Amino acid sequence: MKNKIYVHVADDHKIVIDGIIAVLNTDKEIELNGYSLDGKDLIEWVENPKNKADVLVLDITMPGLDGIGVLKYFKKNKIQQKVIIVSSYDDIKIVQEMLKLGCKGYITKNNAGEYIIDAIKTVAKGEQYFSPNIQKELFKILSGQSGLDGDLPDKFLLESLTGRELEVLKLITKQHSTQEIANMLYVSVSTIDTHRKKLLRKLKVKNSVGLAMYAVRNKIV
Amino acid sequence: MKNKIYVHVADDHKIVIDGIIAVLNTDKEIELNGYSLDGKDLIEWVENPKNKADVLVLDITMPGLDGIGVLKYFKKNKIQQKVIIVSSYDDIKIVQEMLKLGCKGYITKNNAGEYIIDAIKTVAKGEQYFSPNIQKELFKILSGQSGLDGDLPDKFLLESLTGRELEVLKLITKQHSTQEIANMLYVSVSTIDTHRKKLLRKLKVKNSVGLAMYAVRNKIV
DNA sequence: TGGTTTATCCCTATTTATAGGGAGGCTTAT
DNA sequence: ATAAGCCTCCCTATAAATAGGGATAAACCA
Repeated sequence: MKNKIYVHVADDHKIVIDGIIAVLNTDKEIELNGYSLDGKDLIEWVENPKNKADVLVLDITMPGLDGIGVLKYFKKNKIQQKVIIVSSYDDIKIVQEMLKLGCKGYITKNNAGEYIIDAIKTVAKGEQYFSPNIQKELFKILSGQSGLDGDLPDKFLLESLTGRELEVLKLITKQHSTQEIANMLYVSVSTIDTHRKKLLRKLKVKNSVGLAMYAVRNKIV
Repeated sequence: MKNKIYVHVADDHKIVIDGIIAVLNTDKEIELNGYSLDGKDLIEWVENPKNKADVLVLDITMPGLDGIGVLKYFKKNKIQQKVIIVSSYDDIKIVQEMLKLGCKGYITKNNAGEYIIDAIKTVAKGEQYFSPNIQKELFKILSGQSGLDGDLPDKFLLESLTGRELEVLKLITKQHSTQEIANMLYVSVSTIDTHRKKLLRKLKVKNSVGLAMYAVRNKIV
């Protein structure tokens, strides 16, 4: 009999956690050991010696401390954790960024249910795991077949966005004003203004409508 | 401070009710006021003067008395209830049938979580609501792009976009400003302003980003 | 260590967008 | 003929976005 694999999940959308729980319950080898609704809670949970997880499943976008922040915190404090990112972003540059920050797996939310069990078991063994769509993109880059010739996706033409910029971009597509976003992220309006300006320049679009179109066409939202 | 919106849900699958509860709990304006597992229970609940719901959320398929039967019962007994149908059917003919029977909103189960809160709030205000995929189908019928013929309900309140509005919407998604669009169409800025205002109201979005998102998600662009 | 990036914040200034309202001319349908 | 819908234009206001600029602390990388 194999040992149980203990998993802890963090996502700000409870409904997503519910979904993950439902899927994980179908596998008797995997045991869910609680969940967190944001990065701060997660870190508190991890640092409590009473808690134990073999694998952490993390969303990128969370209020306050997000998945990126969590990975950076782990790196900075040299905390060894096997982290799988479950995100709605399928931008390969984001995947690369997450890999740099030390995550061991990456699956997209649109097919998370299909692969999450595989991902957890694979990462628990100390290997890396990527959902097939991500694997495909990574392979293209590794083998230099990214097809940089003409009608490529915008993402290859543009400077990569920082985590914060992506976060802001996503909120813009949800029709939030600069003021609202500032309140949500607990920063000043000036800061969001700056992020917006950088987004307009990096993505070479004219206004917020252009940002939204970029985001939806690159499946960031 | 706004008043609470009281909601009662009827669906024979408890798991679906659980999901709806989970989503509705994320909104503090909406208060779930119990649930029923079939049409008969629902009608008993509604006819009990102690109970009060501003909006009823109904499945079509239920054992015994189904959603259709419930709507027919309401119509026959002249019971005024704001009903939103949440169904796995995305057949437009069924939607039309439900409209004739007096339902105020229709969303499909595959994306219910995304739109149910909007739907409830909109219907509570006395307006109609349809999830975008349904809207799209209804829009096709309205603009004569469908094989259906004269089978429409007498009062069809879903507002469709006029030709001019559609034209302006497309230009907005191309990142043109109001001034630019006015120049392109040889009309005054005021006119485009008016079109934009009507678009925002009809599509129930907050700003031009919302217009762009609507357009791209409904494949208008 | 020094250079770079990131995220944060501020300044000034102009342009655009949003939100009400009303109103006239025109076509279409009842 | 009357009503309804559409397109057009205007008014008053406020809110938001855009476009430059600069600046600092912290983290990261070479």
